[in-house]
Amino acid sequence: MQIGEMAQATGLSRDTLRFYEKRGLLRARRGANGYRDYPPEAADWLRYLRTAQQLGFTLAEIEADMPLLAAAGDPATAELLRAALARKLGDIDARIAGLTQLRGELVRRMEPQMAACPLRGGADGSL
Amino acid sequence: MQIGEMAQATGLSRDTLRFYEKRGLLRARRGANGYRDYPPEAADWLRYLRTAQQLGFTLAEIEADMPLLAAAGDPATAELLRAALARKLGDIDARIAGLTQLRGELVRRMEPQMAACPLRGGADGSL
DNA sequence: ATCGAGGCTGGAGTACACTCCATGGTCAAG
DNA sequence: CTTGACCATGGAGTGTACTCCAGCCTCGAT
Repeated sequence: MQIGEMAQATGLSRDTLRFYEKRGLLRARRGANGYRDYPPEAADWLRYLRTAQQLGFTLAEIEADMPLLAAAGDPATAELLRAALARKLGDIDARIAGLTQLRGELVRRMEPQMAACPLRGGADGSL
Repeated sequence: MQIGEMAQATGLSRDTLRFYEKRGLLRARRGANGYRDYPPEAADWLRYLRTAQQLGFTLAEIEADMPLLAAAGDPATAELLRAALARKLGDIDARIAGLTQLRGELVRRMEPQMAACPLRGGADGSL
């Protein structure tokens, strides 16, 4: 699978794919002509990457977990992987909890007693 | 409350507060000497802002909801506010759903049958 | 043989969200 | 009335994550 197809398949730009490779987030075999050749699983990885990223994880955070994810199946690193995923789950749960709290805060502000809204500034309407 | 105290109270830097003001995310009265003077509610607003931001909302997104949040209590805009908050809740719920899905995906990968992990590349270990 | 679509590289540019700095004004304490 | 902590401004610099571009190569079709 070469870069244009992969871009098509994932909705990312060719430049983004090359950028991810430069960053070390993505690897590709090269053909004799120097063209990148992606294995089909790379699309799954890219989808995972984008999901995580859209949910607020930075490329650096995603990259940190990558070697472990890539080593899946190797019994020697199974425990490390387990621990890393546990950490990631902790992150995700914390994020969900934060969002839930933010949600609650907004719901409270939607209630009729808005006069008590702490965002309301002085009489001048200033924040 | 002047800028240093507010920085202290919120854990933000003076520069960040000035930056938010320049961006229109924060307003402050000015004393005769030109010094900023924040009402105590500004700290609540800033905490809200940081929470939303840490959870993945951009300053632009936060800014978009601000006039409505600031107008709370005004019956004329109550419906608009309600609608805006409903949209924001939708965003938050979508984000929570996304995180929940990501969580599920990671949990699946933690299970013993890691050989099926789609992140695992070819025999060369490439992604 | 040549044409266009698509590939390659390196490097510059952009948007966002700060962060730092130079220069200068304000104020309370000694 | 000077000193030091704090405030002001404008502008430059940083890190992240792209995005665009120039210049060149490769491939399949005509």
